[in-house]
Amino acid sequence: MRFTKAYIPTTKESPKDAQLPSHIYLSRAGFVAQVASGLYNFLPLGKRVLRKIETIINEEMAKCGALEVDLSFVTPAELWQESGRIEKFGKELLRFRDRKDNLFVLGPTHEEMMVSIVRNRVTSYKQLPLNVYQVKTKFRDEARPRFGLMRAREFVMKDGYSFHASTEDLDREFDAMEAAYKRVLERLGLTFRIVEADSGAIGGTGSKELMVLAESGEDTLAVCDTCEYGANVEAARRAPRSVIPEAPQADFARFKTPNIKSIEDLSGFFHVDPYYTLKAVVQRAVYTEGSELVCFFIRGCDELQEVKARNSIGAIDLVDATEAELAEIGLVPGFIGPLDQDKIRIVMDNDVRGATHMICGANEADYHFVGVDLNVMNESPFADLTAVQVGDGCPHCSGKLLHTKGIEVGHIFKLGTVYSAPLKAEYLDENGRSQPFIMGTYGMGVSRLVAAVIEQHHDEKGCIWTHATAPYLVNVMVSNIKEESHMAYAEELYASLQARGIETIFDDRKERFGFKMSDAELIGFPFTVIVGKELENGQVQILIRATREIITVEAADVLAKIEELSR
RNA sequence: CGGGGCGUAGCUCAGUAUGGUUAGAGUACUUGGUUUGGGACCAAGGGGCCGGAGGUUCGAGUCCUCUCGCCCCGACCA
Repeated sequence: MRFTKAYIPTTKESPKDAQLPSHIYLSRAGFVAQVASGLYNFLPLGKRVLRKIETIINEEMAKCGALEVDLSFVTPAELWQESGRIEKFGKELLRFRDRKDNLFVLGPTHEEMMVSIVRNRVTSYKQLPLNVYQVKTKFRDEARPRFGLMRAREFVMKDGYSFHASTEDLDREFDAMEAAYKRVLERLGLTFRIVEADSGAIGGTGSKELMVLAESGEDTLAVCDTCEYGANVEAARRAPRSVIPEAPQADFARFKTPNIKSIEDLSGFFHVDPYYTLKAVVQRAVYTEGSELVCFFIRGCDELQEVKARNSIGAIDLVDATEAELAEIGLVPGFIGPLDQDKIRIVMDNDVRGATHMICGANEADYHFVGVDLNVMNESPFADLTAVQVGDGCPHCSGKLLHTKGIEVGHIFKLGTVYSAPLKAEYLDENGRSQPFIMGTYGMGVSRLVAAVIEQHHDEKGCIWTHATAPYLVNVMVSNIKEESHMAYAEELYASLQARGIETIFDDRKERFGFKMSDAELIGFPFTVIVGKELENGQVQILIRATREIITVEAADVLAKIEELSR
């Protein structure tokens, strides 16, 4: 492609609405242009990157025997009513009516549609397994789109769905998809981590997220400094504590603790480690229908992890309880304990099961119990409720957990029969019995990956594309197009690079050296061959974008050098 | 959906507290000339419903009311 024939509108200034590096540079370098909140146009360069990522995904899917399909973007609302997700998705589902007044939605994900294309067609276990996918525009009417392409309303996602006759076969496919996704990210040249994730209210037996590591990531991950273990903090686990503080010696007693309400005050008052105090966190749990107050008990040294807490009781949402709500049911903030009270539903953290030497509220103003043996609570519900903290032990090895930020570019789920059962998507097993499909689902954010590459690879000059994602691998730049011999050499080099199948752009614009260099760095081609005054000595230079190093090579050896560098 | 901010040339922004010539700058664009290794210089041009509607006023980019859009923080985000 000749620059003079291309459409690459670069700008010196960044759009005022852009905050993130990916948003700023993708806009400035002419890859994308914003249309409205959460809506973007992909310009020629952006489209090339998108297609490259898509191609790599398609190639890896083909290796796994997954079949590409293309489902309608506009989907009848009935399907969503059938699965019950029309309410669940709420306003994120963009709905509208056609001329005949039928209700439709723009597909935000395609579980329902995918199930509908196999149900009543795939009818026998002999036709299983089946893995179908598409790379398609999705639309979610997000309450607050932000961060440029990272959280757009309209975006491109690869969504795949597999159908199985057994959980063992689903497990096999799930592992195969994890491996395929890993290969995709490796080929794209990204640094990433595959982490355990919260499966959410959608259920299923397991899910993993693919996280591209970047400062600007929206998700916090707990990762082991030694082994491969990583998890979204929403789902992270930790090893049992290795260092247990010395236990306070006290017989069970009710103790006057005037105005001692916080864990800090309490541990100070009794001179005990917060480990031996019991923290009560009261939340109003909101369900599909109705709500109730729930008290979560965890050790004083721990923090409640909200997603875990929510999952432990199947709530949709948790909101802080007000003092008035507590007073209404007769609880005194600061003095709430699990013993001898039936005023509120409680959930205990796994780590306090059988705990002894504890201090907890006595459910009476200005009184705590000391020397509590929580074995008396063994009949109450327990769950993992706590957030892992930096320095906690890895659950798989002797390493320590660290926190890092990630961009979620993929999420794979073992769905089981969550969709197939309500949608009555069934097949006949060996015994002629009707069974719902056992399903898996595998998503990858294609347009988000475009942004993720830049979040992970950029500098103060602009984009730094990896070899696999670059819109063009090589930029042949003539510093002064009036020099006929320079142009002649560049034309020849351009032709021979193309003949070798190397994607090349030829900067033949009538611009000054500095202007073209800045553009080359802003756009971020991996290699820019500078054809200029060095040619008098039979040499040209190559700018290596990643390091901004400029190397001088013999004019005759450029092709070989590029091939060597790009290997 | 709560809180905050911003809408003026393709882009980035002045101008709005205190209403008053023909609404400005930089950049980008067009033409001519001089330049040619890190976003050059000179000259001449084109480009605006001052987000929209209503109001106050002799007069509104500027004041009032309503609205629409965009961004940020939070809530939300299978």
